[in-house]
Amino acid sequence: MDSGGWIVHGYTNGATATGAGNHGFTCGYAASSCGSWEFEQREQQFISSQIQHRLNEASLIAAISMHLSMDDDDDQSAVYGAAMVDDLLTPSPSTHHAVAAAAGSFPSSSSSSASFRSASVSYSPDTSSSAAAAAATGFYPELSSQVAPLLPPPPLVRNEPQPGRYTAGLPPPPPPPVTGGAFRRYARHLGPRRAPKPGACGQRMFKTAMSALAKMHMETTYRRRQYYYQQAAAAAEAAPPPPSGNNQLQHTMSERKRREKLNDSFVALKAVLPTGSKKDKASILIRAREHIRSLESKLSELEEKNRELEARLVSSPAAKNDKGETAAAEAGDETKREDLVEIEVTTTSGGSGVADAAATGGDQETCCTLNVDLRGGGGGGGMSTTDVVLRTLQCLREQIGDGASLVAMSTSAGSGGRPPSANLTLQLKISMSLSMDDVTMISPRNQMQHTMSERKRREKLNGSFVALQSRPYVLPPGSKLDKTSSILIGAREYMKFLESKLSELEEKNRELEARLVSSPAVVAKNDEEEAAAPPEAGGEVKRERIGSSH
Amino acid sequence: MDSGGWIVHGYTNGATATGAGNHGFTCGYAASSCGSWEFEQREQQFISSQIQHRLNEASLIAAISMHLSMDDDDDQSAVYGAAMVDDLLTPSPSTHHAVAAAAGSFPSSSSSSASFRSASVSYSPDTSSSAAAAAATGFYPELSSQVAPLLPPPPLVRNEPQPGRYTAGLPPPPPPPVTGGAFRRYARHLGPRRAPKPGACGQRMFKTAMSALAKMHMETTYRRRQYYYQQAAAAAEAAPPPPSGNNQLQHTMSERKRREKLNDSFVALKAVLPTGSKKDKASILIRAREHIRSLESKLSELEEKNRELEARLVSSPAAKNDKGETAAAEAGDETKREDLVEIEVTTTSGGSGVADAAATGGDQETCCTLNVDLRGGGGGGGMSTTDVVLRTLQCLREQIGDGASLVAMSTSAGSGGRPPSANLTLQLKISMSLSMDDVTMISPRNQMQHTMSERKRREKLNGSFVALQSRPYVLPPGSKLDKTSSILIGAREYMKFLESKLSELEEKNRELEARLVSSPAVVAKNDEEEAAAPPEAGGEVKRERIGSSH
DNA sequence: AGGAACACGTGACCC
DNA sequence: TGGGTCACGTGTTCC
Repeated sequence: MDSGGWIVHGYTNGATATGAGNHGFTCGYAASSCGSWEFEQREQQFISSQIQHRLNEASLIAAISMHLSMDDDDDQSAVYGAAMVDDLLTPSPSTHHAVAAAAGSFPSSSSSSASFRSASVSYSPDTSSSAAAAAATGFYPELSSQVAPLLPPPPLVRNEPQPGRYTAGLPPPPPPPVTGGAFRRYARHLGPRRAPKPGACGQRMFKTAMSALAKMHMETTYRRRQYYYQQAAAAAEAAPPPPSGNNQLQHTMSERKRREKLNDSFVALKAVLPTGSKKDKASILIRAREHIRSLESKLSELEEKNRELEARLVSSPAAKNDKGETAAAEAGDETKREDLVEIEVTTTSGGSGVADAAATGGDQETCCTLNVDLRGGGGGGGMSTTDVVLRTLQCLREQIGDGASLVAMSTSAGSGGRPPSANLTLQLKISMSLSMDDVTMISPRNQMQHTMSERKRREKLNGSFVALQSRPYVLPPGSKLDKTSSILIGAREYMKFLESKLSELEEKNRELEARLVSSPAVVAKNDEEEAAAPPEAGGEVKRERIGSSH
Repeated sequence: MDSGGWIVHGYTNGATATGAGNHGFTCGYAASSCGSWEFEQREQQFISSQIQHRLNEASLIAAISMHLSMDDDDDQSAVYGAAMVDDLLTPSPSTHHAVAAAAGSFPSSSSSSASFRSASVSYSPDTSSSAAAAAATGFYPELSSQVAPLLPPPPLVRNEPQPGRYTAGLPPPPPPPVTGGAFRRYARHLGPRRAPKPGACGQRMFKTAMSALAKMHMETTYRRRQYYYQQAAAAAEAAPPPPSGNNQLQHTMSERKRREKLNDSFVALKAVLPTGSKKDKASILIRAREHIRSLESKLSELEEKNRELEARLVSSPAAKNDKGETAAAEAGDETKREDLVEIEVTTTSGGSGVADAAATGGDQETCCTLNVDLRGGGGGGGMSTTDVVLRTLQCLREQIGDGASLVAMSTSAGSGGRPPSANLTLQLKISMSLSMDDVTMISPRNQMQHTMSERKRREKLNGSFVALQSRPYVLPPGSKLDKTSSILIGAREYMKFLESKLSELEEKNRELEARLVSSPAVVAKNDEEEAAAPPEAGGEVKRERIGSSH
């Protein structure tokens, strides 16, 4: 093992160079390279490690003698630790003594020495945590509970060995007794932790202890400086120190928040990703990237296809747009267009059709011949025969459905077909059941009727259009769409926009809520409908840390 | 110099508790807060700072004696430090002596003692850094350079006081001398650091030291337990300790790599994002999310449009694929799908039409006769003649558009029409080339054009309709509206619904936000748009996680 | 100054 | 049990 670390080296007699020869401890940092620690028990000292230790940085020479008892009884230790802390927290100059006493007392108490199983114990900000945990919590009073998040100047309650004393004692000072559970998510990690895994236990404790030590020391140093001798020079630089204690906590909190936000962003991002097996943060990022790329490529490809399609469509029907719309287009549009087409229908109704009405012969069925003349208007009648036939038939079918069936038909366009006049002869068989009377005038009448109904329909449609039109969404000005289409598309766009905005808002809301909910706050009952949101992400518990789900 | 650091407290006679009473050093940590170190020259000792230090965690009792000379000559100190490190790194058991010598030599060199400006100095892995820095780097050898990021077993070059020796000497051992710049980015942070900001410095060192201490202790504990009294119970838990040393470094490295990967993923992700002002990690995530959403929406929209376009195209040519190319290629390749309808097409192609091919006379126009036989299947012939004609014509038109025009046609159904067999004869004139013909068909052209454009328009409209139709909103079943109207109205209703929901959500959101904001918490910067947010109830402090700060 | 962002090392946990 | 992941607190830098 090459891990670096501090190595203590004790020399009771070695360090000759030091003025006072009786002690010369050197502490070095063991570089990562060193394979393993070797400790050598030496002299009387309970621990004296003989190591190849590295002194580095030249500026640091330390003698460290340290005792860490790693026994396993938690409760007692916790309590004890709290007590110790309590003691040690006292800012009085007498601390020296106290410390010494503590140090001295330790060996004796080694049997019941404290063991800090895990951070969870030391933190355990969750109010639901056990009393013991709470007691241990006292160690980090500022973190101990959301109720009393911070106590810049430690309360300095002294010599209160009772467990839980701190958690109980501290609340008063903090002005805002924030009751919520803003840090509940942390509680999940901190609170319910299992046994601290015997192997590596104590490290965290140690760290925590050190942190506390640091804080304490800071406090101490500050005080001492204040009380004892302030050198002027020191004073010059001593200015900043005071904020340290408070700042640190604030910093911690801030960092915590930052992390939280980042994690939230992660889950948010994950939500919009296709569900993948890896819940990894890095995987999320990578997948996000891939997804974006794929989306983009797909999009461009689609765009391409779209362009092509559009081109194809445009090229076919509008091939010769060059001519200009001339007569046709300019005339108003849709509603009027029927007029333009100018179809005139002349029918020869009655049993005796032009040709073979007799042939059909049936009683209940009337045979009639319909003669449609495509009136080749001045120059206008550009409609092809095909169209005429088609439309006629269409109308016929639409209107009378299966009430009439085509028996025979013949069309003939003007010789070249270009002379716009065309003739269409239809021989229809009309079933009696439908209003006998008008049998005679089937076609014109129907046509008329059709026209009327169509007009009505159009009107209705237009009404709907204007209703839709009132929507706020406006298409980009450049779009060359006609009114109706633009309205429709606009509506669609607007809907999309609404939806996206809604989902976005919903998302934000969720997030906000989570944040609020994470606190115990009652929070308004939002549970209304909330159906819309994409359900995929719904399953996961709000606060789930990303990876932990499984 | 107020940099934090170890403060050595020497007690030659104090710590009575320790077995060997002759030395009991206590070490406190000077927090960042302390403006300056105050060293008190005491007794003969070059430095002995008297501090009130806190011992916490009950399990930790440490006596630390440490020397930090805070003079300002960097170079010398650095070199010196390197030398020291060098010395101390020697793994031989004789190190004790070396260390002792080093320690001893210190006082004498106190005038030129090393100064620990900052952690930056301690790291400075950047190869480009000055020799002095490199020497100082020895402190964190594993970080010293990207070339030799890790040296599990230290090369153990001995007694090479030259600065930079280590950086040079270390590379060999690491099996994979990762030559790249895997950690180059770290160099950026580590190398060119400025003066360590006098105020808070030293904390890191402290922490590191503590960590080492912890390790040591664990080691120690383990050993002691091993060598001295091993309680059976303790042994159970003592198993893991050995790995501590090596694992830790490995862990650190692994973690480092992980972080690096994550960061790489971040930059990769950022690369595919639209350039935004915020380079924040969280912002990247958020923007990625937004981008994905926008891309998706855009994509779906495009897809929709595409579908629509395709439908338009398909509805014409593909709908009745049966027609196939018909005239152009007489192949009777009927796709089979029309099974029910049972249409058989026989085409007689060729220039000589039945009737008046001559009439058309044009060379470039081909007249052909199309004979469609409606094969009346067994009883299946539900299709009316009208339909057959209609569909046939439709297909004809859609497929070849204006390329072919109907000259004449005649249909005859079986007498009663019900006998499903019908015959349809079409005489078509097919324009050879799209281009040429136009001259001949002037007049109909406009009309046709109009028709076509109108058709297009209709189709587009229909496309929009179907697009709209896809909206989730459905009208109450009772409504008797026709399809289009219902769609329109449904769209409108849906919009209304969306809008109302949105406003409602917005309202809720505002309220939530207000609630969050009202708390003193800094609250994540939601500042996106969200202009409104009237901070109504400032009073209620929900869950202040941060509240403690002020 | 003071907050925001980041990197780092570390303990814990999971497979 | 070890590699991998995460959360955390801290130090440091930038604005």
